[in-house]
Amino acid sequence: MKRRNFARRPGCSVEATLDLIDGKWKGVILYHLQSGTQRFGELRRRMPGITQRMLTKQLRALEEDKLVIRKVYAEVPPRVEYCLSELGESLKPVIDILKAWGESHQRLLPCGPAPEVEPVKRRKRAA
Amino acid sequence: MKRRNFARRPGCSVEATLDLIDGKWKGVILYHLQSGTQRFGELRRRMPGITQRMLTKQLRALEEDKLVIRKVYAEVPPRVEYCLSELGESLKPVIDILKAWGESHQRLLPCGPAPEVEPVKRRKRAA
DNA sequence: CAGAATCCTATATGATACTG
DNA sequence: CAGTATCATATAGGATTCTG
Repeated sequence: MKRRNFARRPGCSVEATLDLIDGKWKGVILYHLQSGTQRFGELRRRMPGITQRMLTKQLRALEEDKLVIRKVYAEVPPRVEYCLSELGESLKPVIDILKAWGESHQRLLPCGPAPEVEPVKRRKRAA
Repeated sequence: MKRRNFARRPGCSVEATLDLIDGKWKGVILYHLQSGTQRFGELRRRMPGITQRMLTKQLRALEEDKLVIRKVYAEVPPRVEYCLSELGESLKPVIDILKAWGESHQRLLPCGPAPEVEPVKRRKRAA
């Protein structure tokens, strides 16, 4: 979901907030960052299923939205740490309630055991 | 965002809940339905910007997720009413907090005054 | 380690026209 | 009125490979 302009109407605020945390990963990233500052690799390990590319992309988006702060250390090997900004922290109640609702309705949700999906067949370009 | 299988991990609940209300419109629709049962046209008028097609699609998705109930009256002209299910009502605190957060951070959000976007130029197929 | 680059597919979202 | 049907585009999301 790309950045949108929100008109001043009722419901706008809902849309605006949702815009910050939607997509498949942003909410989950924010949730994990509530445990404190974490390195790229740590975050990644906590989110099996996400690809490196998506984690990078989403983190950059969150950074641009001022929800997350990215700190790069000039070391070898590289170290990059992510943490919530103050604005990001302010979303805690929101994330918490998303989590709470999800938990209390888990039986009703498709939170199945198996991500049993066939890997997408990619057509190999003619070599 | 298509229906996903959620693995049983922390953060799963966040993802699962988000999955029900994400996209550009679902949260807003749920918000508007909190005012009570509404006809298709009413909803549409409350959401300038949404197309008929999207409103239909999102409503059907919400219906499938058991958040919204659709009632069709056998009348002419047709009358279709939408209202929140019990499960949908249970999302009220979630929607409310999304709205509240959005409002209290409105200054920081791109909630600009003008949806000043050029209509997409469509290439007319050769007549 | 933390990514960037490249390629690819599937969905979301829209505009527009048509209809029971 | 409350949709369908069609067509078009943009973005989300992912697989894989390469690199400072």
